[in-house]
Amino acid sequence: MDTIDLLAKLPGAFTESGLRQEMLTHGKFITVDKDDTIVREGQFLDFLPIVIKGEIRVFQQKEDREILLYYVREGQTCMMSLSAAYFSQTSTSYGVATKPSEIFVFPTRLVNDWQLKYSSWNAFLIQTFRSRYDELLDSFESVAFDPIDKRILTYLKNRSQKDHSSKIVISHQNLAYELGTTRVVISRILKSFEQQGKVKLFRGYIQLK
Amino acid sequence: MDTIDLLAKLPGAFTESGLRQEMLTHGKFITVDKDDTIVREGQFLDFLPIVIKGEIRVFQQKEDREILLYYVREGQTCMMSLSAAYFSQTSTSYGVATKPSEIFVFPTRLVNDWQLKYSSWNAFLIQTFRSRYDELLDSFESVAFDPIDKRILTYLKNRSQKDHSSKIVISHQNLAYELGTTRVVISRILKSFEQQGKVKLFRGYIQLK
DNA sequence: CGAAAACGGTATCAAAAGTTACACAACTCA
DNA sequence: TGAGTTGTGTAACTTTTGATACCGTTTTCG
Repeated sequence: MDTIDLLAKLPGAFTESGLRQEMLTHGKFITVDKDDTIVREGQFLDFLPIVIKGEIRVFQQKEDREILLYYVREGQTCMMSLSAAYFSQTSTSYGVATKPSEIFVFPTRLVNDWQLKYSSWNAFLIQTFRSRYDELLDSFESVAFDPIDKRILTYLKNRSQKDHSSKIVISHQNLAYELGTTRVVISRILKSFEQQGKVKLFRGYIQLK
Repeated sequence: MDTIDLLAKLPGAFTESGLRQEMLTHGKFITVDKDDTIVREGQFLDFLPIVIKGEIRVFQQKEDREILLYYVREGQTCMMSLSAAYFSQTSTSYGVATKPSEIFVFPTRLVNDWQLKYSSWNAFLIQTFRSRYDELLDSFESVAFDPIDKRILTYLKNRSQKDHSSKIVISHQNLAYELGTTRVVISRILKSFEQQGKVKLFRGYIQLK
């Protein structure tokens, strides 16, 4: 891939051409396979990733369970990596590709340089932090105040909207992981949704109606 | 209060003297009473606050309920104000003083200037965002995975530690609000804690043992 | 092909948490 | 002082959710 192609792929938020130029100069373009681990807990971060294509699932691993933090999608960077790198700390979370992905990585020392040179970089950072916070706040409210059936429906609708498809490809088990509950509960509620005509169930996916 | 006193009160994180000097030059020092509203939803932010003394409770108001986001304490700034101001958006949350407080405010346009001039300012921002995120993540995990009795105990212990006192001044009703449940549930569990000898209950406060 | 793994349906039971209702004590303030 | 407000205790009940167990089907992969 040549420079022109790559430039075209960088998020539009980077309005300053000097910044885009520096990214190209100092950055490295890598590709990863589905299920590849990009970052693991305890790892020292000497690079900052921006996802060009694909998706990275960022989560924490506790004793028995897994906490999903967010997905890093096209044009986004990983907030956890960013702050860990900024303070020279090791990562407290994992990042795993959910599909074959293309990632742009560059040395973290540049973060500080760019903050002092490019407003659009700062805007990107603040935007990143704020929108992750808002996302988490949504999840928090949902977990704290909504009954599970509503949470499931909300999840399905969100996925449907995001994927531009009423076919949501996920197993009951994985849906249970996403929502922090168990498979049996999910199956039970989905079944009742089906009886109410809200969805149609298939092996491996759910059709939203 | 003269310049020297004020300087001494600024958070140590601002290592650059130029920054401290600018803060003093452009900032304004205000005092508020308990229960004064500093920021309300829909308000356009033209200033950024840093709390010097006291505490601001930041929350969102939904139809029926209230969501506590965080408390802004000494040396801290309000993440929500910061990002709202940065993008010239109105506030989505409220900020109310929980006690008489002293706040340092300065024009938000400076945020952008300082980002481009002072590393310690950038570090302060990233630290602010990251620690609020971590806090919220803790709450999320707690709500998602811990039974209420454990959450109550955790709350009491945290408060006790923070206030340097085993006497936690809060009504059962307000504790219920904090934890997103109802008064009856709180009373029930506290009573069982008392029978287990973990606490002693009084009107208006709880003694942790 | 055949075994193992992944997927989903369903029943039963148990536990956790919310709901409603009522009583009384303590505090506050006109 | 006395009426209204706030704070707390407690019983009885319902609802929601989780836990366990067992089943059959589909898919995967050596």
